[in-house]
Amino acid sequence: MTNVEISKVLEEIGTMLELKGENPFKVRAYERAARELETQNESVEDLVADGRLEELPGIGKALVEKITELVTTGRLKYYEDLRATIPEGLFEMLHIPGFGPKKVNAVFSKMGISSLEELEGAAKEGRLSSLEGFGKKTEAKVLEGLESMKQRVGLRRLGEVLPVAEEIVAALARCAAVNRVCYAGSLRRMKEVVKDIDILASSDEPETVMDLFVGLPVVSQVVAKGSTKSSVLLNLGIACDLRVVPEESFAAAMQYFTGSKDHNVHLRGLAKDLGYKVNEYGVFRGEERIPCATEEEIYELLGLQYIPPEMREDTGEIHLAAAGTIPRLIEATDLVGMLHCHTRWSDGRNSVEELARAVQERGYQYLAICDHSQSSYIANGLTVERLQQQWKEIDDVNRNFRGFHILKGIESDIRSDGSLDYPEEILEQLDLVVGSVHQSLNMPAEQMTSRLVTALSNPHLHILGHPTMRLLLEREPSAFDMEAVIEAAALYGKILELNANYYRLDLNWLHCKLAKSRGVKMAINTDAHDLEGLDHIRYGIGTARRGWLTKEDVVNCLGLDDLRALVGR
DNA sequence: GCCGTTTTCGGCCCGACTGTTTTCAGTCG
Repeated sequence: MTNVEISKVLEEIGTMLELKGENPFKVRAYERAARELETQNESVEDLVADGRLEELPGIGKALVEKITELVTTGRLKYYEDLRATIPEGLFEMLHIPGFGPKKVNAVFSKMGISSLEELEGAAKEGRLSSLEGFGKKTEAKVLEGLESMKQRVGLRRLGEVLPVAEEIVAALARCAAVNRVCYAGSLRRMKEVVKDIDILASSDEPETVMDLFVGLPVVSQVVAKGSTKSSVLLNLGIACDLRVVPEESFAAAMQYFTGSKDHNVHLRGLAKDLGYKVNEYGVFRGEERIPCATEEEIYELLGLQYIPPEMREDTGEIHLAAAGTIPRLIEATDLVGMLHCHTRWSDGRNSVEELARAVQERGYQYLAICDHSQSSYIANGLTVERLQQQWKEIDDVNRNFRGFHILKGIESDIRSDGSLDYPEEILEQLDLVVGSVHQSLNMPAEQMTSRLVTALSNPHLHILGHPTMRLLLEREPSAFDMEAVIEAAALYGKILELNANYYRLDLNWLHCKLAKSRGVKMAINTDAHDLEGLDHIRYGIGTARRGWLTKEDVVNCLGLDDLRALVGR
């Protein structure tokens, strides 16, 4: 059993105890233990075998017993008994904004409501507001929350889906009957959320390929199986289609199934004017097939430059391609610096040194450590004193590196009045200041706009972090005047973040385009809290490419000296 | 639940906001 699996069980016990209205400190004990095991470098199984589990902070007698039972038998009676008393619907209710364990517990124990459907019924009939502590506003918020949850059904974040799609493609590619194979659709265009996976393969033996596909371990249910198209449901909870085409149709099919629909409509119109017909089977002049082995050849035939998939949204890319002015979009290898990462000093999982090694191994030249500032109490934000201790550690670690440098940064809270979270004499000693909003996310739009503009006008701020504060499929962006914020960034020469965490992707691709058009520079930041988080940079790159960004638009493509010059430090 | 004792029970992590109250509970970060 992996540490993460064990940790998940403890985490869930914590949630269930919370739903049952147990002592909050007991709940926290389980949550703390879950975090401890998750971030533990050593295998918990080994610790159990060696009898060293109790040495871990936050793990006492009761938890040792439970964890031991779990890793030795693979089961935990306490967990299973608890689980049996809590309907699944209660967990789902926790995802309604403003609905926490107490409210869920109240509707369950006092009204017997145990599913989202029952909750919706009660809210619509106005019965919910009769409950003590519930009013009309709560009732309306529940309905609103349920509605937005319905819209999210069947959608998954890019970062959840892409690795699975790659796994499927890799499995198919190993099959001798497969000629070419690739994922297409919105996933290939790197959309931030997708509703399904489209995979395309070419083969002379489609049945063999289909048999392999429907039998993959990631498949939970076969919806349809034929020789040209099969549809399955994945364990991930979304659909996946595989289309198998003859080799000569592969390029046209890739172009067709990558979309977007608007892009293809525009393209087909253009083709028609030139006397061609483009469809999923190929490019034709009358009945005659024009051989095209690659997408590049198709675009060339139509008098166009190749258009990268991320740009295919019919927002002007076809005109650029016709004029031969498609920009060279940013690529992962253009980035030389990693900005905005967290360490154990606040709520990250790794030490300064571990993080720096990992960043260097990934080919970067510098790293800015930007832990949370003092107001972020929950995230273990740094007091001035602890910040200065961290500087000392960074100085020490820097001595162990050649050709790589760690910058002293901070992710400073932007307080409600737009001010930063440290006195000036501290801010001016930092190499890089990222300012982010973490509290009061729902203030009126005008107030939020002036809060952000005030922050941007602060000479000590360099980068505005995750500007909209959205969490994909979870939390809507904060309301404010984005144009005004971008104008302020332009006016004060400040950098906007493109946060690459796949829950955020904030700014989004349209905002990136807007920022670029105003001459505002961007920083693509992982906001990594662990080593795996460093690899999420690819989602930021995808979003940047959707926003037509080039390496000239992105400050962490600059060498260290140029970056320092840009931020004046 | 854990922890640290002033050894066997009391404290444990804060602050803002919202909606429900009429002085506070629940949620969220």
